[in-house]
Amino acid sequence: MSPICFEFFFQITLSELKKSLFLLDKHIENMFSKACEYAIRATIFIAKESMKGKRSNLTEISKAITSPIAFTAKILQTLVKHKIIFSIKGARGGFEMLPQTINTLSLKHLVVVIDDDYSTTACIIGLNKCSSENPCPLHEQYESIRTDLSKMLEETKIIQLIEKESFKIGNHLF
Amino acid sequence: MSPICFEFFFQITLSELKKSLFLLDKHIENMFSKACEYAIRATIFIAKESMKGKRSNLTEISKAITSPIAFTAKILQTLVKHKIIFSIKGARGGFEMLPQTINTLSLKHLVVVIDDDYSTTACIIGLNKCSSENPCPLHEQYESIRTDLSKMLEETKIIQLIEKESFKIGNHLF
DNA sequence: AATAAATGGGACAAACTTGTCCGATAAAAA
DNA sequence: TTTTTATCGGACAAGTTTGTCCCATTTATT
Repeated sequence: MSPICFEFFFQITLSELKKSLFLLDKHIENMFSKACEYAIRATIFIAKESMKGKRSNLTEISKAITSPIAFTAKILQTLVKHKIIFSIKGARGGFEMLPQTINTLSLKHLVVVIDDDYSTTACIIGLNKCSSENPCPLHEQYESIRTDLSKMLEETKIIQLIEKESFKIGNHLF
Repeated sequence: MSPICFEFFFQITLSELKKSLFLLDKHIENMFSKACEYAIRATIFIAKESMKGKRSNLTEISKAITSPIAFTAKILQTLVKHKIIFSIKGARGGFEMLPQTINTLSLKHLVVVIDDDYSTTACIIGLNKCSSENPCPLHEQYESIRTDLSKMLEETKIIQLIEKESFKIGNHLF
């Protein structure tokens, strides 16, 4: 990001300015990485359009899901590589998803593809010797939450996510 | 990290080497940042020692909880600033925790202090217009998990974590 | 055939998190 | 009083994630 300059007096980056004005989101609970968030949002969008027989292009997708376009392009490339979606190059090209994939793809699979791995058994405080035989002090409290989360990610398929009423961002539906 | 050199033939960083040898942990579900993990582990350790009337110093702490010593020092400084622990400088110095704090401090409080903020209401796929009135496609599936997690973090006090049997790392107890 | 509209892919840059280093400061012990 | 053992705090370095840019490639349209 280019520095904002005020005539030799001082020079700060945009993010430093935002931070000092309390305009930056601080750290919040991140269940997923940004890349995963965008991947899930994009997949839902593409799946919906595909069900309507429409092909989606990068510009449409990134506008609909409010994500940075070039970064989204990278993520879509990964999804193509893993055959979660497929792409058509050239004019009138774009991305589509097969009904078969929409019906069977789990959230967990999607996340694993983007983040390389996704353990739902890791210790909440990062102890690698932690297990049910040698539980960390937080093990018991976290166990059922972890199980629920893992189950949810494995059992939720894309089809379930697109059957709902459309989510509204401003005027348009997503 | 200093590059590993093999006599002019090639030069890579340690992490690149590890990555190519599949020795690096890939992305796993991170409920907390590393800083938070260390903070929680350190707090549990200091609390336990304090209950035994013992003062803990930085070296002991970082060995016990297997964390990088200088980074841990920074984290402890933050905890001191927020009066979660207190420090004594100089020889025989170290860190201690008041019984009052041990009995009342919640995990949530600890996490908020380290990470500045910790929302347990954020949308799982990062949509800021997401709410129960305008739920995102994943809202329903995630709601109960989020609630359980939030409740757990708020209700769990340090005292509960140190009442359990000690967690074993290798030979010694933590 | 030329042009326009797309995706593909590599290099690079910015921002954030994680981690190190070193000197200042404080207090106990010698 | 000097030395030793600690924390404190600032600067900086490394690593990861997030994001941008640019050009090559592919395909439809004119």
